[in-house]
Amino acid sequence: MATAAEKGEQVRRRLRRAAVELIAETGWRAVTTRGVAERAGVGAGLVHYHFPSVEALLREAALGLMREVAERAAEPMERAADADEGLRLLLGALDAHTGTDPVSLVFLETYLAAARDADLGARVGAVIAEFRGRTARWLRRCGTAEPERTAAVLAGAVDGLLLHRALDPALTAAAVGPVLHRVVGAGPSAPTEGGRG
Amino acid sequence: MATAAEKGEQVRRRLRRAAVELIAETGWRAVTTRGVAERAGVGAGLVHYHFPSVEALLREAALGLMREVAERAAEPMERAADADEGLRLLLGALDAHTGTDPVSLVFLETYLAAARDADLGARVGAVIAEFRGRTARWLRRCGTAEPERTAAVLAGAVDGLLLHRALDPALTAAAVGPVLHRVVGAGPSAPTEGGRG
DNA sequence: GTTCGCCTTGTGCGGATGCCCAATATCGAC
DNA sequence: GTCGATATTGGGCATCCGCACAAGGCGAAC
Repeated sequence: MATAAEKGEQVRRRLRRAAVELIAETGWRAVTTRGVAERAGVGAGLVHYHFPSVEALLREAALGLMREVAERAAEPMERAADADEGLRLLLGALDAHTGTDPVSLVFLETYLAAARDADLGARVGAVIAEFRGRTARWLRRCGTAEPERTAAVLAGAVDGLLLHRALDPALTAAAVGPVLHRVVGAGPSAPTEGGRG
Repeated sequence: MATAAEKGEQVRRRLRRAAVELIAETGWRAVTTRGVAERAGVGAGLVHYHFPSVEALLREAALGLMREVAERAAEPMERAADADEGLRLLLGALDAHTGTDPVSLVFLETYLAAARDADLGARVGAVIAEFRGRTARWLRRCGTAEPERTAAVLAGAVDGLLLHRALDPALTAAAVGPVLHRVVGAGPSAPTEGGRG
């Protein structure tokens, strides 16, 4: 029945994927109608047929990627037995990105774009608010003090370390793990393990 | 003698200032020859007389700002008596920026640009390496464990929190201070103060 | 087989871009 | 005053931009 409609959805997917690639390669403002069309292997006119504007395509593509990645990072962490394992999983997710890979760059580019676009800012803010909420719930289960604030610092630190990592590859999970461990390790009143006397 | 040369230097300063403003307002890749010239109040041709390219102007202007701000943030911290006061000073510097002010945005834009330009990356990397070095020396004086790694996490966290702050203004220094205090507060073997036990 | 709706293409338009360049202004040296 | 070096201007060129649009498939419904 809807063979044409299905093909249209497939093209929309290809355009979103191409947009994400180009945001990472050239930067948000440098993604062009013709560039994304060529990368997706379609005619230039198709972009404005499927999307109201290039900017709208970028917003949709970037938000989709962020939701996917946040979900993939939060879900295993939530099932961690203790703070140690959860932090190890979170740092593993950090080590999967170098600061110069497409995912890192799209995240950072989208943050910048969101700082200048109130609508996009609200949507991106909702994504990280959900991630922080899930992280806080996990931290509370682990007995960490001030779970909400700790989650906020953790989320910020992960993105900030990604930012710095592009300039200093030595900034691995192994290097920062011990320090971040102090953040989640134990509240002043409820050490989970190894809280030496 | 060199009145003409002095005037040239003044124009170069105006162009750098205009470039910084426009990087913040529109984004690195969206700064144009004519835009920066108009903002600086000079003819469009002057940009390519004083600078080899728009990109070179942006690099020079952004790096100058970063050096200034890093110096202004590191210098008082180094003179702090203990970890508490130093962290308070650092968080004060954080609270001076909202994530959407020019300084924040230029920092973040420059990080992104540096991730795509090896030369710029090396220069920006040198700036934050110096900042981290000075922070590490201060942390060592305060008795914090693993001062280098702690400094790296602190520097990353500050920039990351700036990034998130544009989307969530509730992320103030007061909110994250208690958590960051765990990072610098005391090593496992050398608490500086208030190490209850 | 014809009609209809969605998808797809290429081209065109007005405008903006980076950079170059000839012409001009400014000002110290002599 | 004249000269020469530096600073400055505005315009021009080739190229790219976002978006609109007419024209053409192409499968499903009838």
